[in-house]
Amino acid sequence: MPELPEVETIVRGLRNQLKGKVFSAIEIGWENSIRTDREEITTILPGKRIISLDRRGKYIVFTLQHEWYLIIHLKMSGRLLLQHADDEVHPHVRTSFFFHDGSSLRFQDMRKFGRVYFLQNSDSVLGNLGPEPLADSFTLQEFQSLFEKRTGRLKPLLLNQQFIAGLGNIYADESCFTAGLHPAISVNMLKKKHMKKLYHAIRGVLECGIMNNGASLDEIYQGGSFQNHFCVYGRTGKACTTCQTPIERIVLAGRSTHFCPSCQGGTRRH
DNA sequence: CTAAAATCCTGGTGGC
DNA sequence: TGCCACCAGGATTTTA
Repeated sequence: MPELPEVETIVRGLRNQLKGKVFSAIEIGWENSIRTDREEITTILPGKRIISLDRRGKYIVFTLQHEWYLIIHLKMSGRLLLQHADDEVHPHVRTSFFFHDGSSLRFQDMRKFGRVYFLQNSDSVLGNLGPEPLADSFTLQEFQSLFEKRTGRLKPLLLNQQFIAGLGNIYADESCFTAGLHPAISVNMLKKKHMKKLYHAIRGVLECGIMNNGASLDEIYQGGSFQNHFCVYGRTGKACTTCQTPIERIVLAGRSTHFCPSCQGGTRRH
């Protein structure tokens, strides 16, 4: 569930607190959460200092000394909690990182989908990601060029992290609504003007998400308020905020997809 | 090639 | 009240 705005909010909250900390140990509670060599992370991570903390797509990237990286993907139910080493440990904690100053970073993940990587070649995890939609360097022209030789329907493409990084089910639906485009439209039917609307929709929706500290749908991620600004996501049967038509729900790429059949008729036939 | 479906997971929910 | 099928979904893998 954490998508770009939620991950960005999490990183902003942790960055200053974690910067400069030096790892002392790691405790692995769920083996599968570690997706790189177990021997390396347990022996090489201790002693490494955190240089910086950043976000790439939905990944949290710790840049460490000597060109090592600790990369975490929260997937659906992951959380990162900064505690004291002797604080009570929640049963869903899958991995604990300890620091020399007595603090501890807990990776809590009920669903066990989350992943931890410790490696030097960060491209092996991040290399195939599409562009960052909010980067200053990400221009409309670049966005439009992404559609070259692309086929298929719009929403599955927006969810494809190799196409563009950071969109998940919520922000993909909201972006389609804001752009006035049907989520099932074939992308080869999109004209430049549609891509332009979509470009501004994606950036606007993500910016709005970050301004609201992300969306809090359940106890997994708290503190955000973007859920109060949803136009279509999770609003099946409710009145469209623009035209009062009931929001419809269909399944695309195995995902719940919400849209207004009246407002999102842009380039019909799908 | 695309695209759909299965996979990994747990907890909450709705039906009976 | 208890049981169970089913749903949620990010990214990868398998199957059609």
